[in-house]
Amino acid sequence: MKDIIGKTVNKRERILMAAVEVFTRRGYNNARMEEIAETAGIGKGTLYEYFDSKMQLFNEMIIKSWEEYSNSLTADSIHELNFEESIREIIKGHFTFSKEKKKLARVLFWDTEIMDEELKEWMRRRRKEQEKLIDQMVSRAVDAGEIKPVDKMLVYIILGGLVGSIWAINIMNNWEIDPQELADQLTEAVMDGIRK
Amino acid sequence: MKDIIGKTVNKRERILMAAVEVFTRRGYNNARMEEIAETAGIGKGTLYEYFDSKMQLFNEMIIKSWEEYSNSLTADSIHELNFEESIREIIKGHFTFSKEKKKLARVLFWDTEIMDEELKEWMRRRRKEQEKLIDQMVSRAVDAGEIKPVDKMLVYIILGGLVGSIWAINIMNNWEIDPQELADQLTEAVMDGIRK
Amino acid sequence: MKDIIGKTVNKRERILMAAVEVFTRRGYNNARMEEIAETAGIGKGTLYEYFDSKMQLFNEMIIKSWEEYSNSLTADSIHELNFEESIREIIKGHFTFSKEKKKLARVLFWDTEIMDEELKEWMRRRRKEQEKLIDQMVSRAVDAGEIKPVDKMLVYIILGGLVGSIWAINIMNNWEIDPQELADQLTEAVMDGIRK
Amino acid sequence: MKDIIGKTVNKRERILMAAVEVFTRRGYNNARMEEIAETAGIGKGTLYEYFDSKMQLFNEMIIKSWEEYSNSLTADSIHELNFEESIREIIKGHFTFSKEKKKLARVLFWDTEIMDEELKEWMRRRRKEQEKLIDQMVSRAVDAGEIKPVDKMLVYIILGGLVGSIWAINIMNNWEIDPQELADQLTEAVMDGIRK
DNA sequence: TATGAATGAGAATTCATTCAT
DNA sequence: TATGAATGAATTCTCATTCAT
Repeated sequence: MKDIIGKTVNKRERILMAAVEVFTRRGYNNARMEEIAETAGIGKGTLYEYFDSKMQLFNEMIIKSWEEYSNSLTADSIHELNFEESIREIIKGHFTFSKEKKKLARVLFWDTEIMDEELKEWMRRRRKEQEKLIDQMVSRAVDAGEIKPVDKMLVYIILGGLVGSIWAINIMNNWEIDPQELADQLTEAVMDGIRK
Repeated sequence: MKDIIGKTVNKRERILMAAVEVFTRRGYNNARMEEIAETAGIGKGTLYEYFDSKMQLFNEMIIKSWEEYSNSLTADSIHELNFEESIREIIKGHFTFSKEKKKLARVLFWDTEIMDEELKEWMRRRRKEQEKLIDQMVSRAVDAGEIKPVDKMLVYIILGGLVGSIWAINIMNNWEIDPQELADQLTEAVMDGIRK
Repeated sequence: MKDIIGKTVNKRERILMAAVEVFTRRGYNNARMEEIAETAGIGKGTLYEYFDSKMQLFNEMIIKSWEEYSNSLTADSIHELNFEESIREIIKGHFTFSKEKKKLARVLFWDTEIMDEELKEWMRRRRKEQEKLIDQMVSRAVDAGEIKPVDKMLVYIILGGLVGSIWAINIMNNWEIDPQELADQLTEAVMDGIRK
Repeated sequence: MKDIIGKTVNKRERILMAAVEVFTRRGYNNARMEEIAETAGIGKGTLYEYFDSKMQLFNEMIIKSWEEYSNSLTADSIHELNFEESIREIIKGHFTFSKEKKKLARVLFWDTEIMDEELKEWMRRRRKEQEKLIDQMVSRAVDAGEIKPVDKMLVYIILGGLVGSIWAINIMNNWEIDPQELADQLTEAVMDGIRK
């Protein structure tokens, strides 16, 4: 099986791509397995050769998508950057991902309702990892005298908040804005506050 | 009809309370009308004496809840406070609401997927109002020399982000924290930044 | 209780009038008890003080209406008329009734489906009576040398047929025609045939 | 798929046959989709693979049945027959159809109440066609000097009436009679009248 | 391995009927 | 006697899943 650019794409992959498309367009409950099959260009029954159930397909779709998102953030470069630059990169990366995959971001970050326990547990672990990463960033920055000895959780809230907010505004306002510019402004505000 | 604490509660109110309970526990699609009826302690058919459809019940539940939330924020006092104090109150108010009504907050702020067009429009108007409120706050604060002449949108993103973030963390971590303390710390960070 | 022209109308009567109105407008299955109650200007529960069930109300409505119809036909005068004049009167009477109470006629003559066994039996007896009446008319006419010694059933078919046909055409075509004229033409056709 | 006599019958056809059976036994409103499915020997959901809704199934059933009926009448032979012979054929054909498919005839000719607008329109067109056919028959017969220059509508009423009457009597009396004999007698009565 | 026709559990909604007031 | 709020049985339709080919 070949896709358009000639790269071999196996059927499992094709189904997952279709799942992203349909789940994000319709939401979990309104997505029909038949539409996913059609989108993947295969028969309805074939889905069940690769995935046990709608739920399992959703889970795997989320995991795959998270990994894509995650990869876009933890570019090794981050480890070589100082705190301010790291924050700027994180904001920019998140914004770019959210912009490209608006609806996926929604499902990924907020559709926790329909996740089953297994997937929720998986998500919790991923978030813990993120938290630890930020924790290390903050510690290093405090030690390096870059920032005030601030509670790691505080930074996590602020960063996480920005991240969610950006997505929400993206969705709501269909906002056109330059990722670089936004990242710059937000980073400055976070670093220096808004008090005159 | 009396509820536990002896206050008279009419049936429409009782159904709305049950709807909050069930919709937030299960999400719109997995909520069954029968469970809402049972929760309200009434028969299935009685629901339809008070609400035309599942969708309409959901809409009214959202609107009622938003109004409760909204009232908890726009305490008149806000208008007499300076910018820093206002931010502190908003964060505290939101956090308190989110803590008490965790799941409701989720539905309220993020479950836009299942809302019908009428409700979406209603929500958009409410958010515009919020935006205008913050806009005024920022303008006054800039004029008063309290803060840098910063883009109103930036403040909206930061505040909105914090608000979302707080909720998310609340949900995920089942976090125990004092609203006042959190509000203080976040306000300080927002005002003065985190740079040493 | 008084109706418009000041005649006392008891509640039972009022309900039956409302039943005619609603059953003929909606058909048995689409008629709601509530609408009948509203039309009668009484409460829903009150219906059940006077009639045991929807079915029973329908039955009584049919019986009452049939009697009205029946009275409009068996005017004593008929017994004093000769055969040709009788036929003319029957056709005219039926046409007039059908014209005034189009939809009731439909229910009365053709909605046998929803009748329960008791009512069907009642209708069968009424039709037998009609049949007997015609039988007598034919016998007398044959004896009097007015018509050929024709099978009574044949006349019954022809007359019954005309009766149904008139109603159907009334319904379908919303036909405007003078009862007297139609009766004259049909009677002539029946009596003398259409052969040149 | 084979039916009892070994003829291949596709499932759509089987469902339509079951629909005739159940709709005519119970009437539209009392027919349950589940019973139709059981009668067709298939699962409830399968109905909806072939028909969109109960209403659509009913419509198609009516149309199919009318076409069967129609075919039984407009045998090409009719066009070669004179007026008297044509009438005889029409009466005989209708009687035979009504005898075989009593209840279907009822639904077909009289259950207009539950038809939706689309189907009603379809029926109106079919009836117009019939009317035109009779119109032509009468015109030709008048021109040929076979019958008096009688109003076409009159013949339509008489023929249509007989047709309805035959069905009604069929239903009510469970009459056993020979189609040929009945057709002969009625034709004679129509042609020559019953006056001595 | 791939398919899609067949299935039936499940959910929203309606409305005749009951019954407390 | 009159009422209408409350009820739940009954019915249509959807769609994830199965399985014969």
